[in-house]
Amino acid sequence: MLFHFRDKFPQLNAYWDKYLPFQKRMEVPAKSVLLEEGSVSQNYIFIEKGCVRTFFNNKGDDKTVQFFFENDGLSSLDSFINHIPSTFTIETIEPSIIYLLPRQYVAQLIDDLSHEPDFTSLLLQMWAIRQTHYMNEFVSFIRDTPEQRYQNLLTQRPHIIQRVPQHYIASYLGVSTVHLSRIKSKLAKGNPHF
Amino acid sequence: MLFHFRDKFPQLNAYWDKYLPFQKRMEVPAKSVLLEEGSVSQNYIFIEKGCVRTFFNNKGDDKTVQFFFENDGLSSLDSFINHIPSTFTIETIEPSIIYLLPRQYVAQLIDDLSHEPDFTSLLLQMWAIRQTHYMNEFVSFIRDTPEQRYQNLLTQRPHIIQRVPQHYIASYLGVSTVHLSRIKSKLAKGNPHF
DNA sequence: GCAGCACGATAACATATGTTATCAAGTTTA
DNA sequence: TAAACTTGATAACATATGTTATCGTGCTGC
Repeated sequence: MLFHFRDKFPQLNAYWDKYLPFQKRMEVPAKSVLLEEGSVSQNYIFIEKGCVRTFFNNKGDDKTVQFFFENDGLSSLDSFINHIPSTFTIETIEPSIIYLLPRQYVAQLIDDLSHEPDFTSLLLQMWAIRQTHYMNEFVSFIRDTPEQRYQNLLTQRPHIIQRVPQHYIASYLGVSTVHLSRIKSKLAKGNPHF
Repeated sequence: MLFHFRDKFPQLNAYWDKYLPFQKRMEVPAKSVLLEEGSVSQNYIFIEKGCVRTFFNNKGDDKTVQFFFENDGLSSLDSFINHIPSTFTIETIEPSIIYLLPRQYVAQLIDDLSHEPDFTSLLLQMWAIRQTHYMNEFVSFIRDTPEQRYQNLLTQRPHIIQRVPQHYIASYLGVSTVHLSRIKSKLAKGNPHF
């Protein structure tokens, strides 16, 4: 949530660092569950090393919603803010180094921040950035074919394709693993050197 | 943006009412453009009567992104907050009564609001609500078939189906008008009394 | 080192969806 | 009021995508 934005709003780093001592460092293997679908999020999660996905269970199989990497922060926002059960699971994909900041300290941190000049404006800008991100995600489904969405990933977020197992990417794109395989082989024919 | 939330956060109404005198009332016919794709949003829009859609142009045809009705407020958030060109057009579907509140007064209004106790918490809750909404929109594409998405509309937002021309709904669902017609006729066979 | 498992490619077939064209019924406009 | 446009249904055909099954490879745990 808030600390998706360390790069974009460097003035936040001082606040963040102040709360470093309250964070719990964890080294976890791949496929570690950091938050389970149905339980209430108690921690803001920061990724020092590794990678993480969020997914939900749909009639027996996983549907991946989003991927996170080094220096990304995340939470199950609605669950974390409103103390309600999370609609998705957060799980590591690779062995990872994770920091957890408990809810109470996040509340304090936000309280600190609210004395920062232009904090409201900052918050609105963050809101706009995130909303634009999620709107783009679903606009892409209205506008693009799965093949185009895969190509968007290739050009705009190639690290995802490099590091994430293909069946997670398939469910993120909204297609079957078989079809994603077909898309790749079709593209490979067009670009034999890649 | 902010005043999506008049029902949920009634304490906001006093602030809203204070700025009523600065709003410009307009009665407009159907298919009036309130904000054009590519131009910078200068007004927050409130709908007293009628209905509105947002869409963007994709290789010649419209893709509808969202629908709004009586007592909804909206803006092209990223454009409005960050003074950048809007990625979509805002257009009335029916003859409508619209109020426009210029950017400068919205800024004042937010400034007023920021002295409200718990304003930060309020803003975060609003953020969570909107983010959850947009995430659900795109999760629905990963999880559901177009037929299921149509049924979701039927059960959860029937007013959309009642008031909005079908080809707008088709593009919102991400299918062709022909296929939406097929979906409807298939469902009609299962439910001959509807 | 072997047995099992996770991951990915491919084939064959079934189903879903897009495209183009045509028709019909309203609605708007001149 | 007639002509033009908008909206929606349907048919026929092409393409995209899902499902199930099979195979291969590499990794993991014992």
